[in-house]
Amino acid sequence: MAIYEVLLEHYGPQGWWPLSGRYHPGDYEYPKTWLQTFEVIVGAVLTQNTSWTSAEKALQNLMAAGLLEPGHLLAVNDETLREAIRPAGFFNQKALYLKSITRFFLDNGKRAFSRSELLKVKGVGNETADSILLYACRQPEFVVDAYTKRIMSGLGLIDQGAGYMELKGFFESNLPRDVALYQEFHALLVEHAKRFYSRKSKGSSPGSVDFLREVL
DNA sequence: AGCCAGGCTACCG
DNA sequence: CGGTAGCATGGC
Repeated sequence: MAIYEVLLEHYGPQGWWPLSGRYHPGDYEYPKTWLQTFEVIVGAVLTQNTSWTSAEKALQNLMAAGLLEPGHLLAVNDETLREAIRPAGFFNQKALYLKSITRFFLDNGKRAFSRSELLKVKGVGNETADSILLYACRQPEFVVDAYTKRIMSGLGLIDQGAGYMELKGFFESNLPRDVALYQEFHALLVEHAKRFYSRKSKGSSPGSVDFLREVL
């Protein structure tokens, strides 16, 4: 919680997950419609190992083509889908992944589905599953990504060889089980990592000491 | 000119 | 069952 409070103090609410290119800081009521839920899911796949700006271009293409609707995305031919999402990279894989998660969403999107069910969907691994559950379904699942691991091992709070579930468990066992908190914390970790743990400054250059270090 | 980005799958030993 | 090559475009 100390880490969370310091990050929130420095950066303020991040407004994740962005919808239609817009963040909504301090408002944890999204998604508000079935289509917005679907947009989060599509974005979660598109941003796999890809910057959000690239994923967003793909999202814009999909929106312009009327494909941010499950039935339409599922019905469109693969070549059209591939071209729309090209800016997000790995477009051959992601086109298949999008169709598989969309089929799942059409079949199960009206009920509450579980983490283990999501993990059976082609193209959905640990982080994508948790992103979908936390930001699309508002279930309290802490999201871990490469940034999270870099920060936590950099601060010496977790072993470098720690796996996904170990990191996830570390957060969930030390925080109140709260959706808004999980959403904000993950977004703040990403923002912080972009500034202190990117290739420009790996957290060890003289002028860029991670201020979290001072707090702990 | 490389390295990296809000990972995942399939295959290797 | 842990480790890793392959997937691909765009930004810096």
